[in-house]
Amino acid sequence: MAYWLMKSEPEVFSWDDLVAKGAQGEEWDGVRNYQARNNMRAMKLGEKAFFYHSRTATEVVGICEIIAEAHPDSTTDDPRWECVDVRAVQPFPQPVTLAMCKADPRLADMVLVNNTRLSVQPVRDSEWAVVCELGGL
DNA sequence: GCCAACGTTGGC
DNA sequence: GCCAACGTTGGC
Repeated sequence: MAYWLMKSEPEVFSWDDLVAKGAQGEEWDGVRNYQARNNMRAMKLGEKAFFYHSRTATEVVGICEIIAEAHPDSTTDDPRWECVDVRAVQPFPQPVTLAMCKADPRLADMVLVNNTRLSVQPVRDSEWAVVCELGGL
């Protein structure tokens, strides 16, 4: 079971927007980056991902679940781009900010800290546990 | 809003 | 295949 982290600008699509979609979830479309796409292709049904607010909030706000594996992105005719569907599972009692991640030596190798521009990224098991702890879960 | 980092494109 | 130009992302 792999863990992931997915970024979204809250002005475009926020955690609250995903929560509002309920059990049907939402397509994680719009990714136009090969690395990010490859990560989505590797996602399996039922795997969990952190939902991260980029740019204005820069914090992990909740946990979502993969409810559909990679399929063509409905927002483009370009067959290169695929996306998965996700639904909100659980918000963090306390959001985990980027600053908190940078400050914790256990997260020094986290992709979020080292490759800021990758919007869909893998999270190691140990990192998943640390972020959950920091978030009060 | 600015700018650095990174990815992609296209001319050669 | 190289590399300059350009576009986009995301932290600040």
